[in-house]
Amino acid sequence: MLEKRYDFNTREKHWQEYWREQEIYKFNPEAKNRYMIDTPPPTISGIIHLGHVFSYTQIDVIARHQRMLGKSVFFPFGYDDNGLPTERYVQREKKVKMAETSRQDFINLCLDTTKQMKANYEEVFSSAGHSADFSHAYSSISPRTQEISQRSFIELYNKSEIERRNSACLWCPECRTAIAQSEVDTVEMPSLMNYIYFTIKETGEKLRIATTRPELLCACVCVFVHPDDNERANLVGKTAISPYYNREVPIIANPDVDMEKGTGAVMCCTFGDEADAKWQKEYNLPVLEGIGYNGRMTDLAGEFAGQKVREARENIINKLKELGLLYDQQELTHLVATHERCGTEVELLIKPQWFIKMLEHKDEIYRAGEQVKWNPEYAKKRFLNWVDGLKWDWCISRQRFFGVPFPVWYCAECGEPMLADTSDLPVDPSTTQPHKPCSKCGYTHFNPETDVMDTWATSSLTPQICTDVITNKGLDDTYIPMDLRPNAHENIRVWDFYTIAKSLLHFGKLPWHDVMISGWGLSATGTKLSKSKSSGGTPTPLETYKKYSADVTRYWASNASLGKDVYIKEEEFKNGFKLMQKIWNASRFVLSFLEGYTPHKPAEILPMDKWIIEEYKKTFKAFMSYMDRYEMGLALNELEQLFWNFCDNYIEIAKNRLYKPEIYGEQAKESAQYAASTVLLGILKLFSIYMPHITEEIYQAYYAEIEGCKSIHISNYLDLGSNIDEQLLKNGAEVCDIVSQVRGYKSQNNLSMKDEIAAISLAGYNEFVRTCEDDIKAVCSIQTINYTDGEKAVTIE
RNA sequence: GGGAGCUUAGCUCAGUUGGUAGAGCAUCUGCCUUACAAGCAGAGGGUCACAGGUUCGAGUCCUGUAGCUCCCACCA
Repeated sequence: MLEKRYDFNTREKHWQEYWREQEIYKFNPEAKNRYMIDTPPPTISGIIHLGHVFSYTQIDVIARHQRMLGKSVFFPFGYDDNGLPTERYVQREKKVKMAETSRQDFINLCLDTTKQMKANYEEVFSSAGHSADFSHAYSSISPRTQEISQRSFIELYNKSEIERRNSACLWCPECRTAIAQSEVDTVEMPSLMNYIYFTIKETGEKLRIATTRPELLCACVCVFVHPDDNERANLVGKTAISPYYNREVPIIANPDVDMEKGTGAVMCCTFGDEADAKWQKEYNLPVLEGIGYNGRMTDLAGEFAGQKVREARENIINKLKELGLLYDQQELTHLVATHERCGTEVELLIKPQWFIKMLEHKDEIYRAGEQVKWNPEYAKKRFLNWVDGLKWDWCISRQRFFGVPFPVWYCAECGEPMLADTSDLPVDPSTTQPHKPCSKCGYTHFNPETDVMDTWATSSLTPQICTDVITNKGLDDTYIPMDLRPNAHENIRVWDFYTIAKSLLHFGKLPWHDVMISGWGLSATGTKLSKSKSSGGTPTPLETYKKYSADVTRYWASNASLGKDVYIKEEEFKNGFKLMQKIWNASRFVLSFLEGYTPHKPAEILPMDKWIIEEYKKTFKAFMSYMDRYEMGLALNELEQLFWNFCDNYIEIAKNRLYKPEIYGEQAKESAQYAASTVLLGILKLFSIYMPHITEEIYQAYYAEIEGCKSIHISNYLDLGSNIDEQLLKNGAEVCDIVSQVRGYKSQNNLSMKDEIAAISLAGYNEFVRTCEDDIKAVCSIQTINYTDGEKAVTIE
């Protein structure tokens, strides 16, 4: 019934088309038993690599599992195609600079580019046999998404959860935009601690100060000393004169100062670090902007104006040395905050920005994090740890072009913000004007907010964005909490965090019950794969589909412990390939004895047939319990164990009865047909969530018609009950052990497995073994078996 | 400095409530056996990082130590 060879290249394509045509994975919103997945929308910023296939396959395995449990699975697909990663990709690929392009041209270029790339993304995922609904793929830049995102903004603004503040924010000079805490990476870098002299104006004494950022001397606004500092407390109230710039700044007492650090006196610049930002507020210090938005020194820096920060630092160090104002230097490495997208050192700059209040909701978010069921469980601790360390409200404005615009104008007269009517959404304030006059001063001319929103301000609404396909209600909580949010570990503090936060702010409930954290697929040497750079030697997904098949690629991806990174090693693919061949051969063999056979429970089932069915039940139970924890790799291991047991022990035993009913009887054959076809069906169904193509191929060759089902993937698992007969398992294992000992004897004596053995004697075995005498004799080519009492032993005579 | 994870066979890793160590790969030996030589059968190989503790019994629970990895804080 099955061909000798399985031609996966053409057959995988065939089934993918079949599933599409037959709408096998169609979600039914009316279904009583639903399973809702909040699929991560991949960022459109390069080429999909095996790392993506790794984590998305794990999601697909869960979706398929839920479907096999009889649920209607909502498995949407989306593209995160707005925001910085996309802009950076377009700038790089199209060789344009955003700053030198008109807003509209740049947006159009982004839209065109992402459109082309989405086709590639869909091809890679659907060729892997992903059961997501690509026909309803959402996009984070689509008008509908913009509408939802803008509505979210307006609602939260009206609830006073959003405000615009002119305060220090994290700034990337390379991307020239504000960024959020979650977008910051810390990187170890070498640096210099510079010990320099300030002068006390009143006494002419020198005051020693240590700094790693001497270029910010031009923005120094005060010097702090600790109030309990015996040596320096007397300086409080006096005036310090900064070196080189000779700016006079007050000396202020500040209990935050650590007397052990540096020299014990701190210069406060606006802003060298977060402490400076905090102190500027607390002591109401002036703000001196030493660094511009482009990352270059401002006029305040005098002769260093226009230089990049690092350049200026070097130059002023030389200048201070020249003037004898620098008395010591010390090399050190410290961790520097950088922008995760470009690696540029982050600055703190002041600019009006929009913030969503996070700090005052820390407790609620923390509690929500405790309620979510994280898999693996330790992901929860990472989440809570992040919430604990939260220091910034969520800055959601970006000084960029390609994103969701703020639905906001400012009165040209008084500056009062004016929000769009929700009935007008989505709006682009750059091209439209409000319908009403300013509520404060009555003026009717407005300036648009030209910033766009942080892409996470929109992505944090994916539970609403993706369910909108069903509800058409936009920002709505009908299906919230959803069942599952799957994503990789780097997103715990980002996407998971923001989604939980927004769901609480809007609806006061969790966005989903469960989170599943996957690891990363890393190159063979352990480096992270990149969308923008090719990782030398690492095959692409389309290459592994072609060489090993999509099923084998999926096998590699799903054969991992949850949350753990794995390396891309060719060996793993070879193992999967062997498994695929084995499934094919074993099925081909079993099916060859089922021609014309209609499954029915025979009057009598032989002992070893009962045994393999019991083995199946045991594995099924263990499999389900692993899947409950999303441990698909461990579930797969259990399944593989059963499958090899089925092949090596059961089929070897059953094949004699199948081949030779004239010797062993028709009943014995029927019993084997029943057990073999049943267990194989059960096994195929379990494998189907990992290897959807080959299992479909085999299912369609025999079982589909019998079960009256269009596809194995909507056929439900074969549940034969959960009461396990342990004694039966033990008895069957004993028979296998006897067979194994006889095989061992033949191996050690250089005999072929088919060589006959005249007689063996079995000592100390129970009645069960006798009932399997025919099977044992046949599989080992034994003529006579003698039974004796005494200690358990197998003796070849 | 705070949090988390890891350390088990030569390699990659399983080991769910504590009961004499498992798989795959690699190595070695044998076998064309009417599904499969991209196969089959068998063998060797581990004081479960270290030190204590609880227990009749610890890879598993507790404490501590060391090494590796990740996240956070540390820019005076």
